[in-house]
Amino acid sequence: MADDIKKIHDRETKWQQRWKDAGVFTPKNDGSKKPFYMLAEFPFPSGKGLTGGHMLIYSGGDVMARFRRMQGYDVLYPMGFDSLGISAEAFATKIGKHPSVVVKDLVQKFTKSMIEMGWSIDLKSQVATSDPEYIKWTQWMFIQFFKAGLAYKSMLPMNWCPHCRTTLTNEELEDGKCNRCHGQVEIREKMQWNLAITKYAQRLLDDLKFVDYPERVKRDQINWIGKSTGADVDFMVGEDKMTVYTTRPDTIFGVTFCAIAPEHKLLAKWLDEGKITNADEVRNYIKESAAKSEFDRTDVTKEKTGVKLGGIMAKNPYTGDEIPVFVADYVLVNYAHGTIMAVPAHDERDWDFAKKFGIKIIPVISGGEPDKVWEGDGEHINSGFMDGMNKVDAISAAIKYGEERGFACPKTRFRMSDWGFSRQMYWGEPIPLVYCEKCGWVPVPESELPLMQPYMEEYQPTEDGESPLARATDWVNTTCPCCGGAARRETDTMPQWAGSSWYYMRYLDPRNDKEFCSREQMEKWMPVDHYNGGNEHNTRHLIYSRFWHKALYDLGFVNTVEPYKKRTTNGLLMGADGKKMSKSAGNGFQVDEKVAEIGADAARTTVLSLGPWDTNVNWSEGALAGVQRFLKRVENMADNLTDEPMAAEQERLVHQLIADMTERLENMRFNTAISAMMEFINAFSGKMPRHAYEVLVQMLNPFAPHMTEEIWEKLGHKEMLVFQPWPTYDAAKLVKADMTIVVSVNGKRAADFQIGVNATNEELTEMAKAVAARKLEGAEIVKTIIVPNKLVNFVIKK
RNA sequence: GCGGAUAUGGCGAAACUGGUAGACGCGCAGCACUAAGGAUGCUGUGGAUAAAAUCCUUGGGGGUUCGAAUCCCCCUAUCCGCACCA
Repeated sequence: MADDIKKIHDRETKWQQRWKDAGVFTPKNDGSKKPFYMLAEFPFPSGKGLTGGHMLIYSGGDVMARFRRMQGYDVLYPMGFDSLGISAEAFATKIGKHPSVVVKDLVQKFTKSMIEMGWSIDLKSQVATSDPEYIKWTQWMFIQFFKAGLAYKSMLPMNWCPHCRTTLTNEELEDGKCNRCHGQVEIREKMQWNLAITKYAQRLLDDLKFVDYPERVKRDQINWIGKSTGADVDFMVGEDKMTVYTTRPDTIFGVTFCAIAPEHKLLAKWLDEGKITNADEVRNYIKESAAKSEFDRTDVTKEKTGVKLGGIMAKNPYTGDEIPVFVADYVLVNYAHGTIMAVPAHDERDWDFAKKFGIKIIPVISGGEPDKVWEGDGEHINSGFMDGMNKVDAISAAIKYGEERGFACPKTRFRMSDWGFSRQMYWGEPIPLVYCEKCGWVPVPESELPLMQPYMEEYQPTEDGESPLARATDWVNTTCPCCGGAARRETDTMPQWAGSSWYYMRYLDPRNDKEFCSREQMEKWMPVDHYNGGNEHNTRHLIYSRFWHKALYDLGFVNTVEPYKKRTTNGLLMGADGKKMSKSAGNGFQVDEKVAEIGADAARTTVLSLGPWDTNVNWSEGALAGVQRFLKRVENMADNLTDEPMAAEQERLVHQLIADMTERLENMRFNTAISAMMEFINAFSGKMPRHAYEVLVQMLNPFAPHMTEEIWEKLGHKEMLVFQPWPTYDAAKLVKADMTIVVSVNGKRAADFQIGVNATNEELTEMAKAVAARKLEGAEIVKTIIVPNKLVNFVIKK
């Protein structure tokens, strides 16, 4: 065995060297072949090295890249590193080295593993988001967005983890706690940069029709964007106008109270003006909700709380009714107006609240059960001009009525909010802006890009949550590019999502120092033909990068509306125990270890054989054993070939294999593709015809490229297998001479028989009757159903 | 709570538009070759029966159909999203 693995390693190194020498993975880019851009989400370097999960996704991507290459495309399969951000910084802190040094080491280490896996990556296109030349263009793009009015600063709550001393986005929270240390998170308010992604919300929705994404991905995006339509309605509270947003203006006659968020400005105003008679109680409630964590506030399983505002009544503009107003923390201050009109009869949350506080409930839609909330549609009642209408008609009637009288207007809203773009972290792109008392926020001149972080030995965040860059006073204090006066640099850095929003274009022109990517390269390669990644990126990364691309498009910097033509998603590679791979569980592995143990070909093939591409699969030593046996058998067959002409059935098997493999790879069904090859060799006993064998070797090449190259060379071929054209099949040759026809009686299988493929229906029926005679005895055949090439079914009556 | 997905042998899984359920692989059993094998090859392997014949079998229950793993309805379990968005 030790000899075997040494032989495998030598062979793999040999071919990796040959591929490198011949530069076969760098696209020709000369127009002689049609380009195909195969993209896999790039890794972020961390101390763990390439893991089992990487092995799965990049092997899958590589099979596709190699498949397309053999199909005659000029393939680009690039790889880079998402090397800014928390994972690199955390690892650097852990081992006590500077992130810039750590990233260099990790890139080398990762690249070595990638080569050892035999992935057909174009190393010439490699980029890392932390490269100064890369940061330059990320910052340049930010400046373009800033100039276009897409970047602005506002007060934003930030989640602050006191233990990790870092800010966290809501997405980085798990159950309301820090996803790294699982400690309690505090909320702090800070002026932070935003990108106006909501301006693109409608287009991000609409343009989904142009892209080939799985339904699930589209659904996730649609939900994330969260479009709703309805109306703003003005309720008067004394002299003050309190606007509420509702998707159900048709239920306005059923409004029996309003509620306002504890942080709402109007509430503070009423308190200041002394209008609230139970001010102490209300103040107390506001204080209590402020003390609650975001997670507790939004925990739907908890009972709703609130306090009625004494002395405050709101007037329903449709009915003139005076209704009570509550402060309640289930109303979110940052959505719509931070106020709601409540219709307990037809909204479950309002129902619960009304029941708890003994508020009146007025049904305005018929169809519900007594003493139960009714959220369905029905004829409107108790609703004045809307009586008798259904939901859809009543909604437009209500809006029209309110609009004519000036207290309502139609409104579309999105749940998605603008992209919080500030991080208080050292290892990110500094936001390239300078603040000048006279000129305001001014971009750093483009000639000064990249604006790098100053080298800091102590780059960890501080306890106050300020960006570490704020401590580099020499760096912070600068002059205004506009007026030359004293100015201060922005000390926040960009989120990790920034660099990953446009990396697919830098791969196309990685060393260009005039542009982030030449127009010529974009025209050739964009949009990305096939982008594979994880489901965890269905919303954030995929939406951010779609937005980024569209913004660049509007500014005239890119040539396509969408960055990715087709998206596929993969499942996760789990440990043999079915649990997520982790150090603590001891069920994971690193790529370099696995390659040392079993070699790249076996690793690649095994990991893709475990199950369907888009579901989670478990690593299995058993599957590995099966694959190793299979590969060994294929290799040994090379010594046992015949040049005798193939029998008709053998020829059919060859065509069938090509047909199956082509179809399965096209759909990334790697597990059944591997089965097809196993079945194929099982179908040959004794010597295998040379042609059949060569086809098999070609089909296996994307999975086990080293072994198959070796065999190919041994078979006497001078050209490398990488560029051999993918074999084609003749549909006419797929037809068997004989077919198996199943005979069933009343749908139950009774017998089967072989017959020539050209048999007529009459012949089939006769034969079927003969074969199933025993079952048909004494019965009347009511009906005969013939499914071509498959079965004959007799419906009988006894 | 809402939304989605999944449920098939001892295990991982196949089964295209309803048409031989369990391909392929693991495991297991037997045989062969061996001094020996955790190597290799061959054979068998959903369950019930000693076997043929037969019957049962795709989480559970109903239905549609000549025929259902597949379509429809109702449950149950697991996993994954979203989480009071008015």
